[in-house]
Amino acid sequence: MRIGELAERTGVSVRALRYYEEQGLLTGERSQSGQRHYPDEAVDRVRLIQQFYAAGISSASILEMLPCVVTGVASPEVLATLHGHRSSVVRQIEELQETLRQLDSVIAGAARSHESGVPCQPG
Amino acid sequence: MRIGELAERTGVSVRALRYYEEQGLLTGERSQSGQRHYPDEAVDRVRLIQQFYAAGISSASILEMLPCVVTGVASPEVLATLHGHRSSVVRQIEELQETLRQLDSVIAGAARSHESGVPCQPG
DNA sequence: TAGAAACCTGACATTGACGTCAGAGGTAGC
DNA sequence: GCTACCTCTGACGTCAATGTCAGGTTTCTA
Repeated sequence: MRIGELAERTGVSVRALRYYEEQGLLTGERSQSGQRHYPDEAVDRVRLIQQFYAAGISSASILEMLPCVVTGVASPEVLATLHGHRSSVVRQIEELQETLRQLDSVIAGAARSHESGVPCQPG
Repeated sequence: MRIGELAERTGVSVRALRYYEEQGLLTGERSQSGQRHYPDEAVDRVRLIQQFYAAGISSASILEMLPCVVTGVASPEVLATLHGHRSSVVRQIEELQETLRQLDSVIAGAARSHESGVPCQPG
């Protein structure tokens, strides 16, 4: 498929896909005229990249990890990187769970204030 | 306490604290000479701000929510904002958990490749 | 009462993942 | 072959949370 279709199927912009290529994260075949052509697996690749980005992992780190994701083998350095990101993800989950508790407590309090008819943000 | 101590106690830079004030998130008393002085509770406030930032919530949204966090009461609009961020946090947690599974599977694969003596990233 | 250390304002710099635009060429339906 | 749409490269713009620097004032310590 061409870049527009890949963009549509992944929900990622064309610009972003070109950026991924620029970062070495997504390599596509080129037609004689220079247009990019991707296999179906590119969809999963793009989703994986997005997932890593969402975890706060940089392009450089993703680039380091990608071959291992594909081949299943990793050097000690890459393994250390993987473990580092794992810890980071675990920490982020814990922090977000704490944030969730905070939000829930605020929401509960606000709900109570509504039950008791207390107004808010006057003016 | 003055801004330097608050920075030290929260692990946040002085520059960041001034930025929070600029955004209306952190209001401190001023001494006659213009220096900021904060009460002890400012530490919690800063930690809360950081927690919200870590959840991808913008300064503007935090500013909208803060009075409700403090007073416990919220307008319908703010309540909607709170629910919106709650959903977002839940989604982020789910995504991170999926990312964690991915990382674990890659790590497991890499570990297996090491057991079997397969090299990686030659050169 | 020095001098160091902390603080002030203001302003420009940075970073990363894109958005957006210009100008040119490719592709597909009729 | 026309036309509409897609794609290309290259380059500058954006946004948000800071970093950093300059030039000046305040506070602490010896």
